[in-house]
Parts: sequence; structure tokens; C-alpha cells
Amino acid sequence: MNTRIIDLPKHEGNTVTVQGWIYNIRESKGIKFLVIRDGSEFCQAVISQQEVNEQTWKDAEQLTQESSLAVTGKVVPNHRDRFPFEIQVQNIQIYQIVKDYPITHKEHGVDFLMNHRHLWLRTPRQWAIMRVRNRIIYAIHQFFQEQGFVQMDAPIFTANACEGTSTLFETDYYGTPAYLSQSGQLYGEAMAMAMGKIYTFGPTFRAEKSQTRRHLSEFWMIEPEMAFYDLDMNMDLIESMLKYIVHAVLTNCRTELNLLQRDTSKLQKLVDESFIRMTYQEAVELLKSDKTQTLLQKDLENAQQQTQELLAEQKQLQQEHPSAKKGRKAEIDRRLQEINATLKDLEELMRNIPQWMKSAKEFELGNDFGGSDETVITRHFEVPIMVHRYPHEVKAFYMKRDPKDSRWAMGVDVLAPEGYGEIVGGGERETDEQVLIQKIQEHNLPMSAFEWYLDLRRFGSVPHSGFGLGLERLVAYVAGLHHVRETIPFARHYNRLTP
RNA sequence: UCCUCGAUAGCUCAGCUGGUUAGAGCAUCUGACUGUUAAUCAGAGGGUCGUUGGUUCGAGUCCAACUCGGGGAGCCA
Repeated sequence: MNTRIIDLPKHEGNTVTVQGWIYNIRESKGIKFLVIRDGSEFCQAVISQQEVNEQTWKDAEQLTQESSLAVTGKVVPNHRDRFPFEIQVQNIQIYQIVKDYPITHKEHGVDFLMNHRHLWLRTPRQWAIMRVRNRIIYAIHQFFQEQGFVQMDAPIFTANACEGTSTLFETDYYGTPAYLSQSGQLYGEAMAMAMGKIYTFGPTFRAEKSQTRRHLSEFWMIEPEMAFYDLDMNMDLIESMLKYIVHAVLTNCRTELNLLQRDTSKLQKLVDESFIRMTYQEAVELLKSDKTQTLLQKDLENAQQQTQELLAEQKQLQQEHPSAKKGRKAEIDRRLQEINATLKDLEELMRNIPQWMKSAKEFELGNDFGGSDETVITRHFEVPIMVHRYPHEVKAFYMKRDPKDSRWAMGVDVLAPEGYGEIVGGGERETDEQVLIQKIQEHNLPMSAFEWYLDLRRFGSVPHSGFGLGLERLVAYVAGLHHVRETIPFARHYNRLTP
């Protein structure tokens, strides 16, 4: 019976067989260290010439990166490695010897890696990300199922653009145009009126030509919708859901977060401390405040100082380079590349900050926040911020107006700290048929397409709320990633349809 | 659509104000090393510098257009 690497601790001292692939080989005279991966984990297998027969050693000499094999040997502790056990190999069985595997153990550019995404997924970092993603998905289902929500699916083909704003993918549906869904929201409301509390979990499509680290053309969204929930109940649910998910990842994905070098103290804060809740008006005040200007000024000065320090280090290393020995030379080259990359980032930051300061200072009440404004607001805090009661003009037609002040719509956006931006958007829905009809007209949407939706207000209309959670943005935040394209197995975005 | 940065070896990059035969590390191949952690050490092969045109005695380097890509704005999760 074959063993998975993750189960090796249960077999200490025993002889087992593991099937997998060679992730890396290091060797010295008469001894080979294989790093084997089988999907469940990565571990070292040691082949010593003295301890195997001639044929096994001969076979071992042919092994290359990503060759597939089964190794049989004794499980012993290994305290030097991340994974605490290794296999002392007695025998190997080769499935395939690989030639010229394209991904090496050095750094690669994003474009190259994305072109080899089908192979890139095999690396430890991607392995860790996919496991975090999996745990988040599992936690989402657990959370909602435990609370009596029913998972239901909204259609992917739709006859119209539901909110009438973003650009959608058009397809041919038996001769008439159809669009790929940009949100299951309206269907979610219908399902909530049938089942009480529901959530959808499915793909969403946006045809916007966004070329940023936060956007995908195809991404996964979770959209809960609850009958008899007001905005405050909605926010409570969002907060407890995010705490639940992050707690689940913190307790079950230690290895993965460690491998990703995620600072877990920041995630722990999200679990332990209350989220910040502020109205749009308060957020605008904060944005325009001197406090914001001071904060950004300080960020700018830090960036400038760091730049000076790096330039000094760069100069020193360049002087040392000609006289350095080979090993040291390589070290210097590595560091110089690192410095160059950081300098480019800092340069961009220093270009951006003055614009952010200007945009924050000149922000006008009534406008929607831009990406930079969101970033600036989140820089003040270390936990997620729920901004609620936005100007109704900037929100979708189905959003309920604040009964106390009709300027505002009862919407809420959750902004993640550390610059990850909006991860949740939601709100309380309009319940009045006449108000909705008026809103649909104001937005120039085709009334006929919304007849079924208006039925929900004609037959037993009740207060209800819901929200949309962007899975990839949440994964990026929890895993501490620079870009959402690493959070999904095969990313689809502008200029990327393959592999 | 706009702004901005970029394209040099299989991969990641260096190449300053234009000046002999274009550099490094990794990967590949050969050799050394019995506990390695992106192992190390010695050696070898590998490039019409994104495309087209221009300036010049001379262009990887300067100029223009184009192609492709990164990041950002808009829009959003």
C-alpha cells in the first residue's frame, strides 16, 4: 500500500513507498538528495550508493527534475528540512525520465511563468496558494451551511446586463445575443425569497480591459442573500464570516502561510479585533483630513530615505564586484537585482504618493472612491474597514435609500488592509416596487427585462440584504500575494486566454 | 481609450554621456566532491540585442513608427 508524503510522520521507522515527481536533486559523490513532491507535501529522499544495489544506483543517476517515480525506503526524522521526515531509499521505480523541464529553480518573469502556468502550479509556492484557496472555499461552505444557508446557483447565461454598467462578454444563444453573468445578485434575491437564506458560489465574467493586480476577466464570487436582514445585520454577517474564514486558514494552513512568508500577526488581528465601521461621509472626512496628508508625507519620506540607502548599498556593491570571488560575486549579483526591483517599486510609489495626496485633499463629497482613495483610507488601520451609506447616485439601482437621509444608499464596501482594496461589496435592497421602477428608468434600463424581478416586490416584499465576496481578492489578501493571477489555477484576464 | 515603464543567451538581468571580437548568474554538457538545503568548485557550448526605417565614420545605446508585454487610471470583486 502506497503512502502520501503528508502521512509520513505516522510511519516513522517503517518502510513505505511514495509515488511522485522529482522537484529537485542535489548530489555529492556517492549520495543523492532528491526532493520529491506528490501533491500532498514535499520531502527529501536520500539515496546512498553504499546502501542500494548497482541497478538502483544506475537508475538514480538518470533522474532529472520532474521525472516521475516511486521510491521505497525507511522513514526517518530530518531536522534540517522544513518537512520533518525523509526517506532512506532502498529501491526506486521510474515511470518517466524527463528532458529539459522549462521551469528552473531560479527566478522567472511573470509572463514566462504565466505561459507555463500548467507547470508553474507544481512549485511549492503555488502549491501553498492553491491549498489556501481550497481551505477558504471549504470554510465558506462550512460557515454558511452551519448557519442554515442553502447553496443555490444563479444562471451563467443572462439575457441582459443586470446592472447596466460594466462591459459583458456577449455570446450567441441559439441566434439571440446572451451575456455571461457579471453577478448572480438579482437571482439570489429570488432564491432568498424562496429559501430564506441562500448563497451562490460560481464564476463571474467581466469584459473590462482592466490591466491591474486586482482584476480578472473570469473570477469566482460568493453571493449570500438573506430575507429579513437589514444593513447592520448584513455587516455583522460579513464580519463574522471573514473572521471565520481567516481563523480556519490560520489553524489549518500554518505550513502554507509559512511557506508564503505571510505575516500572520496581521491576520490574527482581523480575527481578534473588531472591524472599523464608518459612513461614507466619515470616510470622506478622514480622506480630506490633515491626518491623511501627514501619513502620506511620512510614507513619502520613508520611501525617499529607503531609496537613498539602497543607492548607497548599490554603489558599494558595484565597487566590490570586480575584486570579489566567484561565490561572493554571485551573491552580489543577486542582491543588485533585488535592489533594482525594489528601487523600481519605490520609484512608482514616490510618483504615486503626491497624486494620492492631491486626490485625497481635493476629494468631493458625492463622488465614488477611486482605487487610490481606498488605499489611502486603509493605510490608517490594520483591520478591514466597512464603509457604508454611499451617495445613492454611485450605487446600483436596487440599493435601498437610507430612510433617515435620502442622499445615501444602504450599501457597504469592505476594504481589506495592506492595500488589498475592496474584497466585499453589498447592501440592503430596495423593497418598494414604485421606487425600483423609477430607479430602473433613471438608469435607462429596459423595464421588460426586470418584470420578473419586480414580481419579488409585488408578492410578499420584505426587507432583505446580501453581499458579494470576491474569492480571488480574498485569497490574495489572506495569502499575502502581490497579484490575483496567482490565486486561481488558470487566470483569465485581458491578454490572457491560455494555457 | 489614456498615462507610464519595458523588450539583450533557454531563464533572470547588467551593458553609464554612441567607440574594438556583447557580459554575469542559473539552466544544459564534461569533470571534482559521501549529508546537500536555489549545494559548492573547475571547464565547455549557447546571442543577426522585439520589428521596420532614420541620424552617424560608427547604433544594443540616439530619433520615429509599429508589434508585444508589465503597472496604473476608468470600471469593479
